Amino acid sequence: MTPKVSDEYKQERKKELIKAAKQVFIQKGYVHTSMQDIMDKAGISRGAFYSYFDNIDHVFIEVLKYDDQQDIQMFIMTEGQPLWVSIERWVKEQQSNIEGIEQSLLHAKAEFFLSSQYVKNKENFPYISKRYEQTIEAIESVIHKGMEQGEFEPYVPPNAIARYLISFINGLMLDTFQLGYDTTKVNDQLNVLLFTLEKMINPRF
Amino acid sequence: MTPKVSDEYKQERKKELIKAAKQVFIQKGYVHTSMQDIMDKAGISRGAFYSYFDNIDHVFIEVLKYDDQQDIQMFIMTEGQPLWVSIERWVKEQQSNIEGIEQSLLHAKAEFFLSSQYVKNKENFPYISKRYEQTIEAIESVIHKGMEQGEFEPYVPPNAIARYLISFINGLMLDTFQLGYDTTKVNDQLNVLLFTLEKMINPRF
DNA sequence: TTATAAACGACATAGGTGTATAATTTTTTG
DNA sequence: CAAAAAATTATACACCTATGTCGTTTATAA
Repeated sequence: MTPKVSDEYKQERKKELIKAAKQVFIQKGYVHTSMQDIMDKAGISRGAFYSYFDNIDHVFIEVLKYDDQQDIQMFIMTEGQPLWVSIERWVKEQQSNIEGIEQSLLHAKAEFFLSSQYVKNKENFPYISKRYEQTIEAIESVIHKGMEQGEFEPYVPPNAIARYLISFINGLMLDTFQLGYDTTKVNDQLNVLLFTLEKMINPRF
Repeated sequence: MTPKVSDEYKQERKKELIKAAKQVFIQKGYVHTSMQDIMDKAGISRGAFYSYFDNIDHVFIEVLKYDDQQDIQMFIMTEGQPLWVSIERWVKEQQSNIEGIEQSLLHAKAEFFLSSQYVKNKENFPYISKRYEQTIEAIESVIHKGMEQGEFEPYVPPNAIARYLISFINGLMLDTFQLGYDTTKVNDQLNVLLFTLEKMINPRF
């Protein structure tokens, strides 16, 4: 009895499906991706696919989780270095993220936040808000650490700085979608960001 | 012969249709609005409606133009006042815009920029990029004016400041959609914005 | 009246969703 | 080593919603 294929196999297959879905979302965005598109990309039938995922939002959340796993280390600070250096490094990282915007999930993510069921039904997607708050906290805690170490003496509340940072980066992404990397002058804008951060955080070198 | 109703009548009717469409876009956003929704709202038949507009993008652009007309005065400066005061006033205006975000086209606009045909076919929508560049120029010229009058002495290029401003406001909107007005702490963030603007522009009081 | 612009509503088409049933593969067991 | 049983996958279907067009009807200006 119980012919059941191994659990690892199922896990593995699901992962493959998620990878395929990610590729499609990167290519076509969230709004214009259908279940069929993903099935075609993954080379799987309707029936099989629906046994793994209930609907496209479900697929997207799974892709999001998978993608988040890849960049946990985002705010890992280099020990021994001034925190300010780490922050500069993080901003530079954002730059390459935005440079490679066409090869990233950023577009699909923005679409998801604006146009999916999530908008009307936030309680059904706890992972999403958790995700945001975690990012804010991560940034905030770096600033706090800097204050404790006497490296920073911010003029504005750390929480506001953190939210400001995220807002700005999000806006920069939006503009880049709208106008392209060059027209947006991402570099210039990120330099402006660093300038303002320095003014707010007031690091002692 | 020629039963034709007057041109004013047609113009007037078109305007009514645009108003109805605007209401629907405000309520349902861009992505989830269908032609049928607008027809229902306007109380007009398919055939008649299609004689005014070719497709939904066409409708949206017309709504956008109509909406833009309403707030041309955005950056009109109060004569005799320091320019810095006008800038502060503009930021406050953004605040009320975002407060009333549920009653505005902002959501639909963001969706349009991310999910409409515009994304793949920017050259077919010249009005959109024109619109953006004009905004940048308007902001930039205020800063230049301030420089000429000796009121400002910016540390970063005016063009970068202008783009930075727009990016940030856009990002703030996005976050507000995602989290709501309170959670986003729009006020705090706009105060941060003013702080950074002051540092960059370096106004002499 | 009557010619004709304007408005209406049915239709053909298309693409997508989720499910129910059939086919296939895998595993267990005699 | 069959061959039955169970899990997995494939296919076909029923249903839905939207688009843009087209033949018809309505209303009006001459």
